[in-house]
Amino acid sequence: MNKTNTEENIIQAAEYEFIERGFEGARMQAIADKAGINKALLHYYFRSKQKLFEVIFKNAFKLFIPRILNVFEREDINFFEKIEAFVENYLNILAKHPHIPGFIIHELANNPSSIVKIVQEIAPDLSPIKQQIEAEVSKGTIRNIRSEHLILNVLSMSIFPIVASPIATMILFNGDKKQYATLLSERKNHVSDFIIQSIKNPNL
Amino acid sequence: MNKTNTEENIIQAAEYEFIERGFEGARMQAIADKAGINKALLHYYFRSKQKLFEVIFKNAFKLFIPRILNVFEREDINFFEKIEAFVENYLNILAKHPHIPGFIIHELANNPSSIVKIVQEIAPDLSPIKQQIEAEVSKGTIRNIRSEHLILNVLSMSIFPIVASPIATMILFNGDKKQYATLLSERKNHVSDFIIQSIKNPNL
DNA sequence: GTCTATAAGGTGATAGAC
DNA sequence: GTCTATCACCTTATAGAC
Repeated sequence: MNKTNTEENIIQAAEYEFIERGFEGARMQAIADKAGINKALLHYYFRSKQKLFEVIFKNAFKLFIPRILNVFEREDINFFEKIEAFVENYLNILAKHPHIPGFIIHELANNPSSIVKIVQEIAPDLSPIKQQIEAEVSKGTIRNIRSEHLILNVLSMSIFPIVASPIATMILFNGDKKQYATLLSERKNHVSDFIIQSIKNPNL
Repeated sequence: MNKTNTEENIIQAAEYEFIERGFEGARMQAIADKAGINKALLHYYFRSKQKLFEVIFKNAFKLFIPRILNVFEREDINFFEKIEAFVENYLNILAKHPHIPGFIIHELANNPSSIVKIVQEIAPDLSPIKQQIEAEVSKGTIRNIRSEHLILNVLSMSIFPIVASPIATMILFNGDKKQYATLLSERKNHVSDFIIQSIKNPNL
């Protein structure tokens, strides 16, 4: 097998293992097995568990941080439509990678400097969005709200139900996963509706 | 030292270690050190890492699941006031134990049956609250909304900013923890305002 | 590039003395 | 109840042959 193929196999296997079990829970042996190779080759390619982990984390973080800015730079739709587009798009991404947010959050919980560095490199600049929110407040299309709260509310309602799906499923539906899946699919419309209802200027 | 004291020391040390590092990351040696004893005594008291973990998890989960029902059973305040009271109370609890939600979520991610059992035992019954929301919709005090979405929205906006505080701090404030702490304190009022603005019937 | 074999150090857990 | 000493196993990582 050529280099590129093996490397790709390792990355896919490591992605699964790290995201599913976290850095501490992941086993190099398990990654090697899943990639169809042995541990020695793993170290030949990535030298250490830590190095391999950082590659995976970086990939995952890129997915977690969506190209939010893109949607908000469009000029053909208004602010409310931007929110709708963002939420629907983001929930679709999260539905495809439901374990990534929890992975990122958990690995970042103790702020290991190795990872913080990665985050700082990739983290997007939200100031254009902040300015846009403030502009809408000034225009009067939305009521007075601090931009950081609005951003946090959107992200909370989008991400949390996926991160906490095991508990939420148990508490809301006594463990019925099908019902919870239905609820999640409804949220593509619900979340943006809920937000817009809250922020729109009632006098318009 | 008498039994009760040592046991309490162990539990406190284990709480810190497990909640900070998770089951996989926690070390029995570290717990023993923190409790001022040795590993052997740890096993004398709790027989295994797993057993000790389950004690800690149970304690933590009891805190994570607040006595929501209490607030919603009060008859001296209206529905909106109940939401305000709940959010403020819950955010205060979370502020005192900021690492617990992430701990619960992470440990539950792979649904180990040992823990799922604990959750099922303690999990509260939300049906009274669901009914109350539906009643408010019928009365017309709030617009039509599925109760599960409303509950999820409240919990999301309360818990997520704390669970994801490391990333949120970096993205929103370039890592300035003080600014983020201020934002969090504002949320005791903001979250309930945001929700009430969204659900209140505009025709009243 | 890929393998087998093995090193080096940690980890949960127990035996047995006090 | 509490300790020291130790076991048995597992984990990451490397050496060296092919």
